[in-house]
Amino acid sequence: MQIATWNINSLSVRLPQVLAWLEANPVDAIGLQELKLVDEKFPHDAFEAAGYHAVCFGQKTYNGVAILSRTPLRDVVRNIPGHGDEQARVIAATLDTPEGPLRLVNCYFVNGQAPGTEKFSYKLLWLEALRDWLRTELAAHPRLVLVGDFNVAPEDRDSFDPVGLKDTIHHTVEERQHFQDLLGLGLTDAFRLFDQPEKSYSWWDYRMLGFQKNRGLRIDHILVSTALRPSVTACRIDRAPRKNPQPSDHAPVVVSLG
DNA sequence: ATGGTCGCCCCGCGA
Repeated sequence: MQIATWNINSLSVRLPQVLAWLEANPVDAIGLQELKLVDEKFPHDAFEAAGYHAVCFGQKTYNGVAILSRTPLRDVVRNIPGHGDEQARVIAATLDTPEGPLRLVNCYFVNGQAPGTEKFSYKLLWLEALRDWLRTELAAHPRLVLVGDFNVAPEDRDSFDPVGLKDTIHHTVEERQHFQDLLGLGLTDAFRLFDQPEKSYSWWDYRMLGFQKNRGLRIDHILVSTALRPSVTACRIDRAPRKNPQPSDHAPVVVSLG
């Protein structure tokens, strides 16, 4: 089976591109981030017509996440339990596979703007809360996949300019330590299980011809639990949609599970 | 010479 993640930067604008991508890439499930719309405006009918069940957690103007799945979704959780948050950043659900239940956690991690700002402090607190919740979530659901826009470039090779951007947002020691903490829970970065092209990125700034110059970051990730790791057969970033007219600034990432 | 990001929803903010 295949599971994907894609920050689409407004579902209203990007719906036709999401539907076209799903038609060309009929993944079993996908986590979407930055819907930028309220639940009342979520296009359930369009996704149902495309063959997907959907659960969403929307918000006006900012944030918003959803999971689409070929098979029904159950035990839906919205945001981190016990962590008061006005921003809609997390949705988790269980889907049933022939191999057993699979827990899919889809997150739009906090951006954090810049070290030293209030937004950065909020990012670190959010990352702590996520880590603590995921520890219990993993104990309850051994077959777990964590997907999303992590807003962290885990290593220097995940940035087009690790020297010039050292200690700036997405690159700080604190953010990278939090990424390592997630791995420490028993999660594996599926992308790095395989040989990948150099300078593989999942996000490119709209400004200054970022994509054309491949000035990007790898900040969209798929992490798999220890139980799932042996079944991972591939993981790739699909740059194609970034070449579309009116693209999202992020590309989808896809993992294949045997 | 001008404009050189996008999406939100109305204007400057967040990414």
